[in-house]
Parts: sequence; structure tokens; C-alpha cells
Amino acid sequence: MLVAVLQRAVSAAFGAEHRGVDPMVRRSERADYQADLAMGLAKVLRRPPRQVAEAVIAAADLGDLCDSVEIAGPGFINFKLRGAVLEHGLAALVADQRLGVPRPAQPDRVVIDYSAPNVAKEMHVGHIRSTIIGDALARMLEFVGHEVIRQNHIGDWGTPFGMLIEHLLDIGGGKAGAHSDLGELNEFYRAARVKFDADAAFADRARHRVVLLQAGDARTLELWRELVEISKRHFFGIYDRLGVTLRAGDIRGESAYNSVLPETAAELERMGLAKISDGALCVFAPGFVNREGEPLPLIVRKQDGGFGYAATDLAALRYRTQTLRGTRLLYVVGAPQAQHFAMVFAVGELAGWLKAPVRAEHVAFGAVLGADKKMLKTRAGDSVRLASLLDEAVERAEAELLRREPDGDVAARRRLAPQIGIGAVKYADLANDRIKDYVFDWDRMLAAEGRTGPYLQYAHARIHSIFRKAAEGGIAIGTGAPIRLVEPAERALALELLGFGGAVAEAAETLRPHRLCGHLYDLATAFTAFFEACPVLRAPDDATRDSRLALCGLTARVLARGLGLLGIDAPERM
RNA sequence: GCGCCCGUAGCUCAAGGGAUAGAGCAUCGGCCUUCUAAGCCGGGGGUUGCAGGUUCGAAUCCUGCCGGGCGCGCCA
Repeated sequence: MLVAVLQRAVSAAFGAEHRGVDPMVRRSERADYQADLAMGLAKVLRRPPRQVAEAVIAAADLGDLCDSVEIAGPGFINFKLRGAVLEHGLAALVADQRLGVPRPAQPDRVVIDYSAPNVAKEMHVGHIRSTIIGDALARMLEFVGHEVIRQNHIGDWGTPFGMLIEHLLDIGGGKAGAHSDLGELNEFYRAARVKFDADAAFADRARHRVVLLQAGDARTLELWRELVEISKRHFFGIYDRLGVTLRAGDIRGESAYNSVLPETAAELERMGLAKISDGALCVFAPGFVNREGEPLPLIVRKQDGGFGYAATDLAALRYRTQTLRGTRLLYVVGAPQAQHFAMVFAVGELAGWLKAPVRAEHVAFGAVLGADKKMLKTRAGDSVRLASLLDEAVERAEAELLRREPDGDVAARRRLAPQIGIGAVKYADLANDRIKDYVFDWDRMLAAEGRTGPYLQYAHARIHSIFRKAAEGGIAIGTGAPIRLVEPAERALALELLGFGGAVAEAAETLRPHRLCGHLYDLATAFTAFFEACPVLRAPDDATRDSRLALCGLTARVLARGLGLLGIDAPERM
């Protein structure tokens, strides 16, 4: 990476006493890169910052890196790199499968928990951010070079299953294929709920069924499995449409920890961490208080002897650290759960399951809001089904395609619409800083213009359009021709391409996909500016044409890879 | 009451403690006989909620307010 080269060069200017100082090299609006260290250093050295900057430049081993190095303002050092340096960097990028993404100094074994839908309920907007953000992070971390273990902590256990199983029996479940229509999941849940509230006898049966389920009754488990299987088919239907990388083997739901909850609780008791309070087994982690200012417990075992989700999360934490031996645990779960996870992690540390350098992080995200700035709901007030949301995304994309090309190929449109529609939804979600709430707006995310998923895809498609035209004209692409940077637009594009590796590394490390979104948008913008300013196939001479074709090829690769890391398709034509 | 998160252009959002706070939408004005106009070029639009503090330098860090959201003992 070029930034690293500059950093080393500037760092080399320091005496041993300042070896650890960050040279603060970054992209600049006024030059190619700038170093901002002189002002801070001036303070320590008790010398004027511009003088310090001069000394740094004089001592820095810049070799033939720069055309010019200037001091500006209070002491900024501005670097303008030699074209040959950029060209050399691009040549290295072309040859690099990793496209300039640096390898981590210490690869982690990342255990990432995301999506986590509930059995016997349809996936709704409440699951979209965890699923999309989690998948993007998993892809990025994997590409960077970490080992990634996905965990889909589905809600497949708990008291609701009593009523669900009884209702399943009532409507003739328990026979193969008797109830496999996935579209009715919500109705199924609602009907069971209504009966449970209205029919005392049914409620009794449901409660008894919970006991049977907990006890491992074979017939009950069989019915439970049926519900789980139906739900899984639904989940994977959604994942398939979303292009989410979760597989069946990644599912390790709440039920998977059921059998180890007693021993987890016993272990906490043995360590003297858990004690009985109000009849419940609790761990009081320091620093957590309730409404009255009294210590707030993490309830491991309830008064009635049952285990709640805190117990499950503790068991999962133990499993992920002790069995999976993860070194970085990620929980892609909504921000409202912040206190819960803070407590679970605190208890995990007390129990010794979480020990530095192993760390757990709650990858929190904000809510999806409607145009009214309130939680997104249907007009009827229900949560929006993910399936219908995706339907609408595809329909809208297809309508837009039809509007653009009324005589276009129907099959092509059908193939393209999901790529564009779903890509737009994903980009709109990922492009926002995840901790903030974000307003879901169809018209904006699928707009014909602007900072959207389609804009990035369009830039990529236009490159392939050039390639198709080249092929028609018998012009070879991918010849390995050298890239020569002449026009300002070519230079600007090169700088963006060279910044890809750093952007990916930073987005993955800080778990903020929107940083990558921002970079890809800048890259796409630089490309379209280049596209307008620099004819490729009609370049003034063959060498320029081949250079620009190579630049296009590299840009297409980076865009496709970047979109791929976000889980967004990069169609070759639009 | 306590805690966490958020507050930036009319709207939706960016901005590792760094220069004149940037984009998109909307608005105004240009650009299609030339590789896709889902595009490009340009204009107008800001007391970064308020007040202090730290710093050579604050949208960013600290304190206190104001406004909004969420959470706070046996649902997950």
C-alpha cells in the first residue's frame, strides 16, 4: 500500500525517541496525501511546526516517491506522488488477488452471531439489519484473512413452543407435509396465541407440552422438529434471495444450549459468582443497577427453575470461547440489547471465559424507521414481512428496467431485477453508520440517480459495456498492457483504486461497513468522471487505449470485489 | 430517577483531534451525431442542538443543560 510506503518514509525521519509517533499520513484534498504530524511534534520539540515539518522532510527517505513535497498552512506536509509511483502501485494491484488488502498482523478466529430469526415466525424488517450487516462483516473479515465462524442463533426454544406444538396438532400437523406452507407462518403463530389466550384448556395443554418438550419426550420433539424444519425452509428461502452466506451448518440455535444450561449455572455457582436472590439464580456484575439503584442481576435461572435467555447467552459465550476457541466474538444485535450484552460479557470475564486478548463485541445497530421517523410498520401496524419487502424491491427494480427499456428482453429483466432491487436495499442499509437509526425510503434507495446501490452497479456495468464493444471490434482486453497515467481523471481514479485495501481493512477492523460503502462510492464517482473525460476505445493511440482498458479492468475488479464484500451483486449489464 | 445511543444544509446522510465541514436528493444553470444520461460539469444553500472546558487545532474529547429514541429483576 502506498500509504504504508509513505508512512515508513516519514517515520524514518524520526530519531529513536519518536519511533512510535504516528506519521499521520492520509488522503488529502489538496494533494495526493498529507502528513499531519508536524503540529503535534512541534509541541513536544518546542520548535515552530513548519520548521519541524521541514526537518521531517529533510530527514525523510522519500527517494523518488514524490514530484513535490510542500509545507502548507500551520505545518501540513503535502505529497504529490510521481506518476511512475502510482503506475507501479497499479501494476502491483493488477497482479494482486487481494487487491491491496493488507493481511492482519494477527489473524483472529472470529465467531460472528447474526440474523437469528425466530422459529414459527416469519422474518420481518427487525431481522434485516442483523442479517445484512452481519453477512457483510463476515465476508469482509474472511477476505481480510481472518477465520470466520458464522453462528445463526435462531430462537428455536422456549415456552411459546408449547402452544405452537399443540396448535400444530390441532390443525393436523405431525404428518409429513401436512403443514408446509411457509407463507402462513405468521398466521399460524397468531392463531396459536389467540387460542392460548382464549381457551383455558388449550393453555393447560400448552403448558403441559412445554414440560414434555423440556423433558425430551420423543413425540413432542418430533413435532418440534417439524416446526423447526418448516421455519428453516423459510429462512433459507429468504437467505437465498438476499444472497446471505449463512448455511445450515451455521445454525446453532437456543435449543443447542439447552442441555448445558444446568451445568453452566452450576459452574457459575461453584465459582461463587451466582447466588439465589428472590428465588432466582443471579449473577450480580459490578456496575449494573436497577431503577432503585440496587444491584441489577443477570438472571441465570428463574424462580420457576426455568432458564431464560441470559443463561443461553452465557452458555453460548462459553461455547464460543472454550469450544470454538474464538478470539474475537461478534454479536450483531440491535442497540437496545446493549445492557444485556454488557452484563453477559462482564459475567463472562468474571467466569474467566473471556480473557484478553480474546474479546467480545456487541455490534449494535439502530432501528429501521419509516417516513414518519417511527419504527417501520405496515399501514395495519404490523411489522413488515421481509418476504414482501424483498418482493417490493424486486418489483420496483423491474418496473424501472421496463421503463428504461420497454422492448428489453423479459428473461434478462427477470434476472437483473433481483440483483438491482436487493442490492439497493442492502446498500441503503450498509451505507449508514450502523449505530444510528435509519429511514427506509424506497424512492431514495432505488432512485434513478444518486448515491445508491444501482449507481455503483451502473459504473461496473458500463465498464463491461466497454469490454463488449471492444470484443465486437476485435480489440483484446486483459493483455497485461502497462497503465500510463496522463489525464487528471486517470490519476484521480488510480488514487481511489490504491485506497481500496486500506478501506477494506479499516471497515473490517472497526466493523463499520459504511466506510467501505463510502470508498466504493468515491471510486465509482472517480470512474464515471474518467469515463466522461477519457475515451477508451476511441483513445488517441493504441498504447493509451490499452492502458485505459487495463485501468477499466482493474476498476471493474475492485468494484465487483467491493460490492461482493458487501454482499451485493455486480451485474455486467443494466 | 438512573443508564446507553442519537442531534451536522430544506430532506437523507458522510467526515481517524487537522486546512475553507463534504456528498446525494430537492432547487437553479449547462452537457447526449462519439465506449450506457441510473451519467457528467457548475451555482446557491451551514453559528455542526445550546453553554462552558481541554488543545497549536474540536462536528469529533470532557462537563453541564435542551431535544428525540431505547433500556432498566425472572419475555427473547
